[in-house]
Amino acid sequence: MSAKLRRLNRIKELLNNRFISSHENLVKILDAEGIEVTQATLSRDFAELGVIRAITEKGARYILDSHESGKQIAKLIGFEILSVHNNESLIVVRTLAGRAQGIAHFIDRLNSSEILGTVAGDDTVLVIPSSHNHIQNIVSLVKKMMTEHVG
Amino acid sequence: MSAKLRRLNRIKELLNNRFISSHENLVKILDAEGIEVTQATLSRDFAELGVIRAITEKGARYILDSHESGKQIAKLIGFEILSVHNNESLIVVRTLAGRAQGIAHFIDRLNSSEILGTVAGDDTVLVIPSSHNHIQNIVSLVKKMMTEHVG
DNA sequence: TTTAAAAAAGAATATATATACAAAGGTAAT
DNA sequence: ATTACCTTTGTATATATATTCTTTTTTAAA
Repeated sequence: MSAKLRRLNRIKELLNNRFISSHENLVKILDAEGIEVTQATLSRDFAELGVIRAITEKGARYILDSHESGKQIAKLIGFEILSVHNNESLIVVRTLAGRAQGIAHFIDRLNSSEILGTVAGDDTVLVIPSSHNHIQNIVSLVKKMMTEHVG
Repeated sequence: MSAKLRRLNRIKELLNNRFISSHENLVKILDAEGIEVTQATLSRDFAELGVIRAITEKGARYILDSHESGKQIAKLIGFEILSVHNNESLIVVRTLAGRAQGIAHFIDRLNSSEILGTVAGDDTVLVIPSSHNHIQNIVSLVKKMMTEHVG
C-alpha cells in the first residue's frame, strides 16, 4: 500500500473517531503518529475524500460525508452500526463512512455456520446467509453484537 | 419581521437553490437584491443556520445542514452509468472506473424505501432491494436518474 | 420619550484554507 | 539505465473565514 493510501485511510479513521477542527490540528495528530504531511496536502486529501466542514457549538469540525447529515455524524461516538436490514436473500448492515471493512471483519470472526461470507464497501456490509432460512437469526445476531459493543 | 430574520430566510432559500461558493459570493448576490451585509455577518449567520461546506468538483459549496441538503450534494456528483441489469435478487450498475462510490452515494441519497443499501467497488455498484418485488422499480429509477443526469 | 441593557453589525485583522509553481518521486516503455 | 510522462508533495502565497473591538440599532422598562 502506498504512503498516500495509508495516510488517507488513517485520516478517515481519525475523522470518524476524533474532533478534527482544522487542517493544522490534523497535521499535528498525524505527525505524532509518524505521518509527516503539510497543511497543503491535507487540503488536497480532504477534497479527495469529500470531507465536509460542519460548524458546531465547539467550532468547526471536519467529517466524512455520508448518507447522514453532518450534524448527526458529528454526534456519533465510537464504532456504531446505523442499521441492520434484510430482504428475502441478504442482510445489509449500514455503518459510518469508512467503517464497513472493520465491521465485516468482525462479523466474519463470529464464525457462524449460518453466514457464508461478507462483502464490505465503504459504509455498507453485505452479509450472505448460507441459507435464506437463517436470515432472521443472522439479523438478531448482528443486532445483539451492535448493542453489546455500543453499549 | 426583523431585517435579520428576513435575511436569514433569504439566505436559506439561496443556499438551497443556488451554488454559493463563498461568503463574498453571497454578499454580492444579497447586495444585488438590496440586502446589504458584510462577510463578517454572513460568517455569523452561517454558524447560526448550521451551514456546512462541501468540497465539490466545482469548488466549495455552502449548503444547509438538513436532510434535504443531502439531495443537494448528490446533484453535484457528475457521473455516467454504463448499464443497469438485475437478476432475481440484485441490481448491478456498471459505471466508469472509479465512479462507483459516487454513484452508490447518489443512489443512497435517493433514500428509497425500496433500497436496503448499496455496495460499491471500483466500477460496479450492487444495489440491494428491500424486497425482490421492488427490483423492476429500482431498475427504472436508476435508469431514469441516469438519463436525467447524463443527458 | 428617555434610558439602560442587549443584540446586531461593521471595520480591521487574525486565523485558516486553497492553489500556482517548482521539485521530487514513481512508472512504463525502450 | 534512460527517457518521457504522470503523480504527489512542499513552499510560498493568494484567497477565504472567524473573531476582536467598536459602533449602531433594537428592545423593554420606567
